[in-house]
Amino acid sequence: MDQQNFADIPKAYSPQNVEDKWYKYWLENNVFHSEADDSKNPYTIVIPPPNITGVLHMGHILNNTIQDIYIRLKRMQGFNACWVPGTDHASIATEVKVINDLAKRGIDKFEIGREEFLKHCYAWKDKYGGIIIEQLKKLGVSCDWSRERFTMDEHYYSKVVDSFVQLYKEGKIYRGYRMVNWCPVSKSAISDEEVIPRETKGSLWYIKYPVAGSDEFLIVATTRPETMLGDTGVAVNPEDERYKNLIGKNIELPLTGRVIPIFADQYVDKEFGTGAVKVTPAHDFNDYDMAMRHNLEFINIFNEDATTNHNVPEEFRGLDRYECRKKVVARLEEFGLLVKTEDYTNNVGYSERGGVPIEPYISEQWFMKMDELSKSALDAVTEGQVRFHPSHWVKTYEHWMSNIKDWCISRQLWWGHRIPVWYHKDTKEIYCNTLPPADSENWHQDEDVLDTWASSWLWAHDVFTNETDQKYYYPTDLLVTAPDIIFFWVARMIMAGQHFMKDIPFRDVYFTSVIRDLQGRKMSKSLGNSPDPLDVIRDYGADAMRFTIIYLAPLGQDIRFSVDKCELGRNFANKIWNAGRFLLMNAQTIKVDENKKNLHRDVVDDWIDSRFTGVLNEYNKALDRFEINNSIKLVYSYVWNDFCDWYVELIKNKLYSGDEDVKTAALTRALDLFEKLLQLVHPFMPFITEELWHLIKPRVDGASISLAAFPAADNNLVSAKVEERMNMLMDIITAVRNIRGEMNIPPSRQIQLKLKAEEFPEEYINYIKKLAKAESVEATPSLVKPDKSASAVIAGCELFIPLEGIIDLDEERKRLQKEIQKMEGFLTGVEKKLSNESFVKSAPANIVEKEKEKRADLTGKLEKLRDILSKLS
RNA sequence: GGGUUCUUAGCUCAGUUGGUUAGAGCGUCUGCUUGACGUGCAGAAGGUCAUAGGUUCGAAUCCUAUAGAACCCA
Repeated sequence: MDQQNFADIPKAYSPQNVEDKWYKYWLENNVFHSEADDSKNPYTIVIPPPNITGVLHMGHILNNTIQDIYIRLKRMQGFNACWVPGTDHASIATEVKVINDLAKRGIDKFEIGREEFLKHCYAWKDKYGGIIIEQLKKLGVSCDWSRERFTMDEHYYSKVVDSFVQLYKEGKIYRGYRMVNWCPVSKSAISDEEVIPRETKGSLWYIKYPVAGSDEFLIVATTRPETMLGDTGVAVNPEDERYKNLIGKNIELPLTGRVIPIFADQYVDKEFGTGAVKVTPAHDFNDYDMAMRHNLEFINIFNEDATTNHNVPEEFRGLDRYECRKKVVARLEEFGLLVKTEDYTNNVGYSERGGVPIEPYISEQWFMKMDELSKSALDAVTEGQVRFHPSHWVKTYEHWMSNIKDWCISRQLWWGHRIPVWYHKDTKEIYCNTLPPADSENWHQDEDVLDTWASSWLWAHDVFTNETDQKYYYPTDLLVTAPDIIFFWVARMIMAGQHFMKDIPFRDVYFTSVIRDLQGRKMSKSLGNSPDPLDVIRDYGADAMRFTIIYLAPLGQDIRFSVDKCELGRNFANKIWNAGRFLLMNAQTIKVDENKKNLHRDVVDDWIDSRFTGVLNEYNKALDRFEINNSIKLVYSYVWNDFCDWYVELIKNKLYSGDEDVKTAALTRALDLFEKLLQLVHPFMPFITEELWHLIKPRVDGASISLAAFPAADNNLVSAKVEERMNMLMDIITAVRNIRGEMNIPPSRQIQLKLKAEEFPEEYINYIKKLAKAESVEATPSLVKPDKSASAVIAGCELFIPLEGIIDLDEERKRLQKEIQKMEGFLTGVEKKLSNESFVKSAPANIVEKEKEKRADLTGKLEKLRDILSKLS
């Protein structure tokens, strides 16, 4: 861009064109590309692959911004930074979408068959699967797009199959009849983690069960009366006196004509309902366990879609479970067997995908043994090979890993990795291998596919498709993910990494905040309280949104977000923009010359360098500790307060001086520092920093701030003494401004400033004149207090502003008294501490020393203030 | 029921191993077309750090209990 025209650019920063321009530039110049290179250290992140059914939401923004911050930072710090992007096939979610899509066109999955259906799935993926990737690019993420992967890529698919075969051969995968969480919508088993408990209002029905061979009744309470059609027993607590005499007797089960036993089991809660529980072994997890203990019959009363099957009396067949419930209740009422109905609220497990209550259902499934796999994965985290941030997630992880159950990995779906198992048509023999049996006509392959997580658990290593890359980039460095998939994915990736790669998949795991709305509700599609990030980017710019969300997201805390908070980021971008604009406008008339940059240095230059070094050190430390919002806050306040409010204002004196060397040196230094600031901001706000970086000096083709060497901290520049001296200057200026404000002295009115100070550097005078709007500054050690003046006392000096004709002496008295009161309050606190013997005795010497200094300082100031007050006239 | 986390200014939040006068942004009030920025500048007001105990010379910070909120697992 033509630097000469810079001043013509609107004074407000507008991100829209800038952002698209630079993203294109980065791609064209391969800035994000990484290749294995043994001469450099790798820094690797694999993206948590978003679902191909997904659209970008605020959670993605936070998550991917954090990954981008680290990748960009490490890239700048000279690492071979590699961020592997990709997407997840999301078995159930996608299949549901495709089925719905086909249903609209009157097409049924089973009519068209597996192959045809999968064609539709791939077509759907081609059409929609890339949307979220394109959206991510708007955010500015610096992924190596040449490495984009998909969990159903040929290579990845074969790796998933290999892993199954290996585990099967190792005896870690087995097949069995078990009760699983069944989703009647997707007609598939789902994992425990895909069941979402939801508080649901329902009823508790009290039903009379006639005791066989008597006219007695046993009353049972149930939330699911329709399941009585599958009851094969009634249980009571063995300690329950009310029912002791009934144990061993039978029930004539209404509506079915079945006779079922009454038995005792510790599981039964005497206090709940009537203390008698109907037992439906095939449709309840607890009943299943009891039935196993007492050898009860298992009667499955539902079809795969949770309609009633042939095992129930004819009049109830073919009904949806809720229809069936109504009919059962009606019949019971008719027969006088319904005692009462109570309102009842309990937790009902809903299918995350199907959105309906799951049905406990007995079916034949594939399971993975978890005992051995989980053991070493638990150790990896508790022993600190894998570090969690924030660390408190370790306890959650530990708890889950210590109570882990075998993992049901089969899903009755077609979209996904088909289980590599064949059954012999005659002998029923099982064949498990990566390739079908040679005489394939005699076998049929298992119809089911694997749980999506049983593919994505290989993500951290199998996104690398050749051995060189895998060796170079694995283990990866950082995983950034939401805490709700700590079990689904993080734990399982650790297991997979250890088992298949003999090494952990990542060293650090950062768990992101949950983003809530202003009322504290989690952002969700169903609530409609989640802003569309693309709208936010359009209105505020990606930089502003990235900045804001990071600024608001402390490690381990949820964040309350609303779109208008992005003003924070927008304002900061505008501030940086205008700081740059100011320097560049000056560069049109002032020569920039690196050879002259050390001429005419003074305390201001030493101070800003000292502060910069301190900030840089803290910034690095914060990022090392994953205190990301601390790092951005440091930069924010340095840029806004130190650099803009003080440094830039102070150097104006030099920029407007008559000496060309003074001007050149000041501007050159300022631009150098500004460039470093841009680098510190760049990981957070990549676009505006790239734009300004190119504007402040000519760059070679293909150059990028992303590739420029990151500033190193020169600790020789840190000086407490310099900062102290500078504080005196700033305190004087602030004190004058304060008096101006309080005494209502208009800014247009120049003042004379008189200072009483032992030591006063000459170089301060022009700065004070400029920033405090003083036409004269006079400083002597023996100054006599001038009449009719406002005054203030700061460390090292007393200052007076003669205000003949303006000053209201009563006002000034009040002002001084207020100040004295404040000081007295502090002094009382300090003296209380120092007069406490045990404090002086037990506190560390440096702390006591500090308090003594404070006392001396306060006493001195008070003395002066009182003196000034007494002589006020 | 078990676990994890939280409660600091009107609002949203910082406050790292206990040791300044508890900070920031927004909002509020006062003033300002100061030769980068009103998406700005200067100044000010505003907090018994949820409550009650305890440990300590010293607690927003550590411990216990209570109240309230969120999430996870049953």
